[in-house]
Amino acid sequence: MTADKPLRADARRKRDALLATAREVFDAGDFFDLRFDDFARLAGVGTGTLYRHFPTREALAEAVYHGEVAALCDRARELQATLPAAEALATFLRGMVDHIAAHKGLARTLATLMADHSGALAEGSRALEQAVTDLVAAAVRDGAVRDDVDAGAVMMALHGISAAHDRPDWRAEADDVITLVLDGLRRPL
Amino acid sequence: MTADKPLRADARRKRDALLATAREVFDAGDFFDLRFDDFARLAGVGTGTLYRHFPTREALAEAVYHGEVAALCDRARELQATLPAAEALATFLRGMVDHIAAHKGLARTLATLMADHSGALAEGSRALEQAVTDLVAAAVRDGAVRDDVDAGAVMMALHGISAAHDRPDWRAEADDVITLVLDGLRRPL
DNA sequence: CAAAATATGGAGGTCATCTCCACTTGTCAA
DNA sequence: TTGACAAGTGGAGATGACCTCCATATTTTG
Repeated sequence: MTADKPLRADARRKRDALLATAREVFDAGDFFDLRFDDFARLAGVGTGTLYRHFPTREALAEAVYHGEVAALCDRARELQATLPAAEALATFLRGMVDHIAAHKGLARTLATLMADHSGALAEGSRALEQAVTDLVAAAVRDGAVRDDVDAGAVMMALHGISAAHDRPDWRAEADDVITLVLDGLRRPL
Repeated sequence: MTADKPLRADARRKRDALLATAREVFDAGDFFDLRFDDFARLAGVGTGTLYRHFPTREALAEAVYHGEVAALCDRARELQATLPAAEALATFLRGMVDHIAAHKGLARTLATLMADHSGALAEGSRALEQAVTDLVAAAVRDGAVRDDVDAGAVMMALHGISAAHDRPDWRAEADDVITLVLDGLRRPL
């Protein structure tokens, strides 16, 4: 699938420049106010080069998203190794909210692109979903969490949190959603 | 706010044609594959007329969304009048999922537009949010639901459900989210 | 019925997107 | 090192979607 061909030195440099700039612009939330051509120039790259590396805005977002997801997955594994399952899950979900809060612009940009062209990012989040699924499964094994609800539901709730980025009282509501999910996950009675 | 000026007869006719066509196209999910000009022609209307009535795609979506929201709010009021609060809330949320399931294309289109230009539809959903808030408040008064969680969290969860429209196992997961929310809403212990 | 007000439609200007290719840069074998 | 081939670059310009503008048509009013 990912038949990584060895990239030439300058190509790699340009590519990295593009990704770094993308990260900044995403985070600042300016991505959609920017002509794609201008974005290229901003990264110090010609239009053609931009298009060679990332044929669409979505492709660019996907690449940035990959880094995000990888970091989150590492964190999930780390938590799972060091905490009781239920606590690991709770900590991870709370941490997700922190993470999104700290990168609102990025979350906003990714959510927008995901909505448009959802297939593209869906593949990228497969890994994240796996991590959540593992956390939930471990908690189920511990008996701390009901087994009649799919981990996909948790993904959906997270999706809602990051998609609703512009609600005035976002932070408090996001925390509440996590509370509801965690309390709801405890087996009834 | 809505200083409705009396619309001329033919104007109203064209406007209705546009809305009807929009509804169809939204529901079919073809909205973004269509040039806006072509959409006008599809509705039997000139480009200029389309732009007069709906200056942007979002404006059009908002108008369609209004109808949706109105219907849902009516339903909420009806449930609230005829069922115990907790049951009304549960029935409404389950009904929401049914409704979205029955109009996937519409939900998808609205979610995409909402992500892009969220302010536009946020105003439209104010009414829906009020309805949900009322349902939750009534259930709180009954003592059936905890009072330390904002109704906004429920909106967020709903948002997640409709934003995650393309998950392969959407229906089951959406039901699970509702289950988690409802169980989570019961006061802890 | 005439005139004033209101609305229509589509030709054409404007501007972001993306392609294409003459040129530059990197790699590698001798 | 050097030359020659491969890999990559950049930006001018074609393309096509979006939206404006206004001469014309329809409705309403006096």
